[in-house]
Amino acid sequence: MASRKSITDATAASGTAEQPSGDRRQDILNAALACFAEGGMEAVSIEMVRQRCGASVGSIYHHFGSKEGVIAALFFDILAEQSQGVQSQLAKSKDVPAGVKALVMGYLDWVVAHPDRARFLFQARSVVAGGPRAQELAAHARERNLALLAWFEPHRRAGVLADIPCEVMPSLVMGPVQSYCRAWLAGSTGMPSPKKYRDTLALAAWKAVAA
Amino acid sequence: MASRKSITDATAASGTAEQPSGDRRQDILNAALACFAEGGMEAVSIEMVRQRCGASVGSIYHHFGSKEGVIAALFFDILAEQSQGVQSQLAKSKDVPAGVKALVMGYLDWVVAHPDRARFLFQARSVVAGGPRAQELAAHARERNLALLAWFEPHRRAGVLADIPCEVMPSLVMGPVQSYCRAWLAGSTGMPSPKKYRDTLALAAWKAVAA
Amino acid sequence: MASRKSITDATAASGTAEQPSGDRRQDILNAALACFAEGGMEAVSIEMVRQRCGASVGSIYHHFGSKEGVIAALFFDILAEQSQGVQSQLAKSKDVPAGVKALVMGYLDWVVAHPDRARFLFQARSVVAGGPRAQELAAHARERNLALLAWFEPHRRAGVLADIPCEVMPSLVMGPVQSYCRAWLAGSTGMPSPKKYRDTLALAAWKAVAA
Amino acid sequence: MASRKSITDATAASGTAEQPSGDRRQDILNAALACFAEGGMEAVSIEMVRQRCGASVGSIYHHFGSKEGVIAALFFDILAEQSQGVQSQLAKSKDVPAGVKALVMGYLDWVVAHPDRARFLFQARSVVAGGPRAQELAAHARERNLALLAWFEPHRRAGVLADIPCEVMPSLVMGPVQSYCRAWLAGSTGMPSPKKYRDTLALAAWKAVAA
DNA sequence: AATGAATGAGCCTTCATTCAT
DNA sequence: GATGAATGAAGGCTCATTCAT
Repeated sequence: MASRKSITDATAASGTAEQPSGDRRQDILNAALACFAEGGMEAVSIEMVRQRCGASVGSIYHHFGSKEGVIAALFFDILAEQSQGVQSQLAKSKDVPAGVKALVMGYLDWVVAHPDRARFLFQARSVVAGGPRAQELAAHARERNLALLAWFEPHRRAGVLADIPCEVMPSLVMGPVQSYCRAWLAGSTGMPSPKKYRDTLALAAWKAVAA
Repeated sequence: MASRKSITDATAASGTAEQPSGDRRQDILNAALACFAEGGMEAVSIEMVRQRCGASVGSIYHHFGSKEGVIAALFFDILAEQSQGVQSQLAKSKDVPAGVKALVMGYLDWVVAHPDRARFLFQARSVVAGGPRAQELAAHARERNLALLAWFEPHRRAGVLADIPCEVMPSLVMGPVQSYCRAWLAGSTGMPSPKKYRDTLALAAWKAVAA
Repeated sequence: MASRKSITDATAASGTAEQPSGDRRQDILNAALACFAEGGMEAVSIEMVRQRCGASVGSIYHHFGSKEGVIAALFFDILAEQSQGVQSQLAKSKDVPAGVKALVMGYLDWVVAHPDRARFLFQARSVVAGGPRAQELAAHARERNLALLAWFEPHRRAGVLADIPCEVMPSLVMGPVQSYCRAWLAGSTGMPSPKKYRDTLALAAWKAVAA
Repeated sequence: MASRKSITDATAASGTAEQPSGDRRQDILNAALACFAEGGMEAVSIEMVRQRCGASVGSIYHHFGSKEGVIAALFFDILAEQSQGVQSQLAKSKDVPAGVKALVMGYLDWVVAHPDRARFLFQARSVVAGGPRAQELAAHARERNLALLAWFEPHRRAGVLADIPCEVMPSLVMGPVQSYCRAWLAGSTGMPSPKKYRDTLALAAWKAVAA
């Protein structure tokens, strides 16, 4: 657990091997992400990953047990990284508008900074949800929602928030920004960077849940 | 030529063959949707489809050219069907709140009525976007956005709407409902039907864009 | 038989449909040759031919019975055309050197004028030889050899020719020119046109069989 | 690394499996040649090869990457073997007539000794020439021609040879034998063995290039 | 920990051919 | 004569996974 350092983005996207980092586990994950960035989910095959990181088939299986294991490991690594970032920003916020802003902008900034990982998170979710670590994923999601709701609860009681069922809260706050980011990530062309609409998206989220 | 009638949902999901309808093309598409409903995108293999609809491999290729061709055809059929539904409801709306309501609830109702098709639409989009009919998809999306914006434009000028860049409009209006529906479709368990939050979601969308 | 006019070379090799000539049979053969010219023997599939000439699958089968039927028909058409050309030039020759020259140069000139057909003749031979018209092919070859030997016979008796077994005669006379032409046809690059070596090849053939 | 031993001809042409030799790579190549001998180029399918040598599909792809890879590997193995044989005989020759004799007879003897490989060499060439190892093939051909010309050069300067452009030299010397051998290999019936015309063919080649 | 040969099910696609209209 | 939908065998190839070294 101590290892698992920050994952440098799949920068050298030239499709060729990257130099090993001394940490096989991490090399493999980096290679998997690079493969994904280049050809989508279906390009992440053991063979492709192997070619990229120079590990052997056996080594990959030694570390992750299965192809799905690789994907899940990468998924949870990225998810944790992202969660922590947003969570810490939320914790610093004093009032609701600031909290909503932290959530929306924190997410948005992370997506812009790490488009490959954001894309991966979107696409790998269903794979992980259908695998043996599905419960872990569900638990994480629950925890996250709880944390969010816990943060909001005092403010709702104070009457700052509209009386919104907690199940929809996340969708109201994050829906718009996710929707825009998803579209931006999908379309290689055309749409302006989410950066351009940081304020608009944050404001709208606040208005949607304000009393 | 006036054919391509409404696609009855993949109801008989027993995994066995369905009775042919006389229209091979439609049989194949129905079978493809049924396969998808049963096992997700990756279950849509030519072999699976073939078994379901009783067509021969060659026949499928005769009509659709490739596996991707089948998926794209189904995708556009469903997309058109859904678009028309929402569009017609929007057209009937007199003021902005009603319009937003029509968009959100129209979408929500359709998703609840046709969960399989909604799921398919979500998952097949990236496939189609990466294939030879990508332009067609882009064109459709553009058209749809334009129609939406055209409807809103007079009201914005009237000052009923906040001054929101048109690129984000769709995300603000549809983001929350899509977000919730997507989560509901993904989680086979737990989440309440979107029906329960019709009003909440519609109201929030309206608040997000109101002046 | 009266029809079967001269086959215009697959000139419009742009891969698209050619305008019909009113003679379906000929259209199909032209299309087949064009397909071959573009992608080699294996590109001559019924489907490819169909796309090129605008005929229907059924029509092709109506005229030729099978794929092999198309190839054989084209083969024999071209073979006859070529044979007649050389044969008529041979008939005009008065002495042996002139005869050898007529054979070598006649062949060489035809190859240079119709590279696609020459290539086809080389590659289709084995296909035809393995099909139901194999006997016809063998008969044609025998006839041709006999004609050649018959022309030479008087001169051999006159002592102008070396005493060469008749089975090798054709190889001695035509081997070098065929060898060079075959290599030239195969290599899209590099080798000079056979035209450049007309005299050299004719002379060598004469020397090889001269007394 | 010193492996890749001589390839024993596809003798046990009974169409059933042969006993493995411990060298998978070689087993596969042997099986491929046997398939070819039995049914021509189109009988060399992965499935056929697999049945013959007992390897799995995956194993074949592991070693050769593609069907074409198998063919190319076999082609180059045989080509090298044949080249070396003829080359070594040429090296031993003292004067031009002997050299020409070595070339013609060396080739002829090899063909008679290994008809399957000779046939394969003829038929596989175009396949290899159209594949990713085309350059390698061209390089090999160039090298071979250069070696031949290098051997002849001193004699030409000495005036023993006619003044023949070097590009046609190979065709003049080898054309007749190749022509006869090709016909012999093609016709399952009728033609006498090339052995019968060893001297005739060698002599003719010499006469064709003599001063 | 690592290696890489081997496995074999399964996938997409092509193709020659038939036949009812 | 012509059409094109339908057929189904066959082919090349990918891929996750195992295992002896």
